[in-house]
Amino acid sequence: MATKQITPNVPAHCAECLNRTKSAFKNLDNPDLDEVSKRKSCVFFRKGQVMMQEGARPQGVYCIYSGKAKLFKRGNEGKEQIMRLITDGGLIGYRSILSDEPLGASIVALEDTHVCYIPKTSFLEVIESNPKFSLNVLKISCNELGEAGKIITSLAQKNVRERLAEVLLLLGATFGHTKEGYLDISLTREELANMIGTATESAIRLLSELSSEGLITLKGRKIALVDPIALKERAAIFD
Amino acid sequence: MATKQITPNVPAHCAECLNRTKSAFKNLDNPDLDEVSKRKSCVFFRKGQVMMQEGARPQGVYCIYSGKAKLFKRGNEGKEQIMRLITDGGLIGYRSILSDEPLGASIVALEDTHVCYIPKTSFLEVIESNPKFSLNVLKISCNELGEAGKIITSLAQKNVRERLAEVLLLLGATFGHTKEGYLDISLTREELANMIGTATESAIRLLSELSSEGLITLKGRKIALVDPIALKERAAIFD
DNA sequence: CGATTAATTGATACTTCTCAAATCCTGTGG
DNA sequence: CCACAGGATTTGAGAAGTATCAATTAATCG
Repeated sequence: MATKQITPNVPAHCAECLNRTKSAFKNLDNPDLDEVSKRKSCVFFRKGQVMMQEGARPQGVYCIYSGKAKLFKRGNEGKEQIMRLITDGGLIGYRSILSDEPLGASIVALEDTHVCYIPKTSFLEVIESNPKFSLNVLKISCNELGEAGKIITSLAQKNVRERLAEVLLLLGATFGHTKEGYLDISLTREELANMIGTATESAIRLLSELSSEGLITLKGRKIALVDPIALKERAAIFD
Repeated sequence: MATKQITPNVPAHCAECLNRTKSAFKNLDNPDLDEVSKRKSCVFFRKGQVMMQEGARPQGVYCIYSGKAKLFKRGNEGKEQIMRLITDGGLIGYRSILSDEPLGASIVALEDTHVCYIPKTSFLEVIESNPKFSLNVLKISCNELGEAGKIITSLAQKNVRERLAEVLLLLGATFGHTKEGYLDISLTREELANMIGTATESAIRLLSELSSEGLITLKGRKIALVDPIALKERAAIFD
């Protein structure tokens, strides 16, 4: 591998950002967008780097321009529980700033990731002055709360097999598929296990099972969902 | 039992409400409080009554004046997963209204409960016009999100014994204790099981275990936390 | 290439669930 | 007040589901 391209092609002004429509900054007007654009700065995280550390006090929020990250808490033995994965347009660190509490989770880049950093003061300023932005953030928070509720019910009531099928479908819906049909996200078996709350070995065994039944195809870390319908049944999703 | 006292002594104006300081309406000024007070109405729910139904579209929010309720989702076999318990000052239904989605959970009164009903229109009006209120609700949502994260990690990584001890401590912190030292909340064994994500029989067995070890005392549905320190160890809480 | 780290598989132990049966409790109607 | 129906609680036994530990193979990175 020669030198890596790390130049961020992040637009200088939020108005030109293609991700804006799916971010907290959608449907904002220009005075406020100017304010944010003026104060924001670009930050780059290489794969594996810690973007925010559980227990720390963030001095601002990140809005993901491109890349992928995992958000996780550490349990008692240091085992990480992945709460959710974040990608383009995702907002990070706002909960800690708004609650004025230390971060409840760490965020680590899963691949090279470009973000916009918006300092706490600007973020709060816009939140307090612009009801539209405030409502956007409120809706994001409410959405995450809804997702959290689903995860709780799944962890409490489904078995590991069902949760695995469920998370595979979720990955497909969130990250889509490559031309070759693989999920467009690369996770270690351990990370997969840490999403569904099981031991790495259990996740591996159940993946093999799904594979040998023809519901998925495995090629190293690449996973293809061959039979989503059957997977949905496996996940005990009825809707 | 003779006739029951169901008269609500809910104040007509929010400014006089003793719960206001711990509700979404704290630190609000009078024009907005007037607006809410003018439009709100009192509603009474008897123990066991459904206050909001999962899947429905609430026409307003409830702010609990007095009483207790459980908020739960139903899993696949109809088994209820209790996400959280709600008491004085708690706000209900706002997530659905803000996300413009059907309710993700049902809410049922655990005891006779008085609430204030605030119609959707008034709620949204104040949200959109008063940044302070909007921020209050945002903070509530962020708090719930933080709690949800803890629950997820607990469900994913702790065993049933630890989760039981944990929830008992949580009940103590949330509802306090009666003069006799019992938790000031009455739950069936099944409800307890539905909070920690286990079978009723398992919850019962582990309660007996804690009891015979002297960490708690059981008297019907009444539970006293005799040795909170030891319970905390059992819950694998280290802080 | 060598050294780590990740992935896999097997064997075993432990936790938790499920089903069944017995007992206890509670509210109701006579 | 009593008897009773229905639900809640409890306990036991056996079955499933998962975790843990160990050993091996594969993949990855400098």
